[in-house]
Amino acid sequence: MAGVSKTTVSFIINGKAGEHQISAETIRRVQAVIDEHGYVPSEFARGFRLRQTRTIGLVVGDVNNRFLSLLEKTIETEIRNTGFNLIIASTEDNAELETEAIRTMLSKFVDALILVSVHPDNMEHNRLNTRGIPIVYLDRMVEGQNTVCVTTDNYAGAFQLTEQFTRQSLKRIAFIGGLETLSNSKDRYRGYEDALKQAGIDPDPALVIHGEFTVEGGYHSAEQLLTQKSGQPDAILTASYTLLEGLLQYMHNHDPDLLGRIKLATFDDHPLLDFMPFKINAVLQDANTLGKAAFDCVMKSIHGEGPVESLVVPPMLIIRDQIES
Amino acid sequence: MAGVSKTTVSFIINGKAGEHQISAETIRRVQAVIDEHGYVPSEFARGFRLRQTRTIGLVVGDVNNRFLSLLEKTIETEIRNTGFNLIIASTEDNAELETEAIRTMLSKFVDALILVSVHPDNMEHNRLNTRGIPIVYLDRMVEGQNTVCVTTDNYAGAFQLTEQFTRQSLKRIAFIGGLETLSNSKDRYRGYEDALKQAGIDPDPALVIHGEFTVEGGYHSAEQLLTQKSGQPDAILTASYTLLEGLLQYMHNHDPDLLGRIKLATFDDHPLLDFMPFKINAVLQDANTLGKAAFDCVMKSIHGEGPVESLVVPPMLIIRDQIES
DNA sequence: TTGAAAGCGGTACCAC
DNA sequence: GTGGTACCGCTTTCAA
Repeated sequence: MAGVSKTTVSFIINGKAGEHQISAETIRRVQAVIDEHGYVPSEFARGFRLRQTRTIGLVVGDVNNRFLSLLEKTIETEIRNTGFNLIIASTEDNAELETEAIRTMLSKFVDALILVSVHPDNMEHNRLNTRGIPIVYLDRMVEGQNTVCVTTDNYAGAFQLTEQFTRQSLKRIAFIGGLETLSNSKDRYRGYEDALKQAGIDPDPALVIHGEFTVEGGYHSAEQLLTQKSGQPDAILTASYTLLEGLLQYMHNHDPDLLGRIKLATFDDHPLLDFMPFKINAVLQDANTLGKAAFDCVMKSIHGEGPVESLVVPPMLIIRDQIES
Repeated sequence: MAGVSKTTVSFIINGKAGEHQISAETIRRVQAVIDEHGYVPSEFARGFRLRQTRTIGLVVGDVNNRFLSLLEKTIETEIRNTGFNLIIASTEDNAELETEAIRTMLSKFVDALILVSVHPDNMEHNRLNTRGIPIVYLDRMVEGQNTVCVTTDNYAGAFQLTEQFTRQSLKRIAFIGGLETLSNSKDRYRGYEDALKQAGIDPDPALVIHGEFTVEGGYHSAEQLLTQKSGQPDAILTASYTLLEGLLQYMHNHDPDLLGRIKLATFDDHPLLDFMPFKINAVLQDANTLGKAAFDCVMKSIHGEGPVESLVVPPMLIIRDQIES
């Protein structure tokens, strides 16, 4: 560019012409050349120099899980509105896949990481060379110094759901949970357990099954639960919508009569539950609030606007099955 | 690194030590230093130099749409298995958001783009400076020279679904479609129309409503359709699961009696439909095949292994509502 | 067999 | 106000 330095051009492009008192004439000339060639600065080279990419990594078990996809959507929208982008990876709740996903994201210089992690603590993540990149844990609590976690109040949700059963004087209340090591699964189990105790019911280990947080997991757990000797439950609480779907499928395939007989309740809601012939209570996790909070934590961390605090979001109970009084 | 050049190190890291006949001793020394410092090459700097990021961009209307999230999952898994990453953006089927999303992805040097586009042709995309980056169109056909499209046979799916209605001698069969400009919506309408004609039924414009491919779109279309003077339909075909959900919600809120009376059928399936008190036929789009095909096209294009061909995948009819014979 | 040096496209510091 | 220049971390060509 005749007679104009790279620096000057750079100032103009970055809108810093004013600060550096660059002449209107120069600006005009530079602008003309820019327009003529349709020049767009390389976000990539810029990021390389500045070691930031305006990209956030989201690592999640399964994007087909409706709740997680709701989270993804919220986060993606927020992120996009601030000029960032989202890069995602599924882990199938597998520790190795998770580590692998985080590693490649780090190598691509994401500016921050949002993790729905399979780990109970952050030891594994500390081991990775995160270059000080902020990590926000979503949906599941992760132990460790200064970890930032955004989660639903899982204990309360499970407690309320179970309470609905006990108020109906149901006794044999079963629980189908996710992986036992995960904080959300654990907390939901505790809520269930305490609600039973409060109603004077002794938790029966035979009525509690843990497995993967997937439809298949629910199917297998249902099989285990419903084919055992000790008899069938009056009610079943599933710790996620995916588990419920698996349970329903199992009943549908093997013993459709059960569908009306055993009362059901679940974590996570689904619009179609409104139309089912049997009424299923649910606890709605506020994906919008959770996603936004995780996003806020990320932004605060990136811009060093501390303190960044963990957040527990209350769930919302959706009653479809009224208690007869 | 004492007495060893950057070049040599680079050769060793990239496994090209053999090609360059580097001494075992040197390799050992370099390796030792690498191990000691836990050095990991910067994928970012590498990409900068090579102008490729091993990242693919997916631009999609709404990741909460179950079918689209199924596609996303398949693509993400395939991509990850080949060492690539996925960066995603939602567009709400809005042309400006789509252009914006593509633009920022291009500026971040994605290696290829998979688009579920709102545009009927590729004019807008040609206008963008794509630097020769391959684009694969998914779910919706996009006109233009040498465009590569991976879609379901939408015409056939809608035809089959409508045929199920006409075989039951239903006459007033309504259609709730997506945006009229989109190829999939158009093709589904044509399938519906032709099935009616084949049965000797004159398509009634009053029974056809187009709107956004969303739950809200379905709700509004349902309102329009069901409150008009000319009387109610015997059956309704919705062009997507989201539209069906909106329709169900509307009926639920305003006229629950209709739920059993009007026969329903829909594009896209959902597991919970198995449990509904009213039987809904559906056409299942093979997200797995579609996603994999799109991925294959992308990889072929990136590696210049032509020819890359468009693909139309047959849908699968799921009959829940048997025809009485 | 190994090393030096240029360059990808920006940013930022410093001198004029 | 404007221009020169080093540098981010890697690849690649060429020279030694």
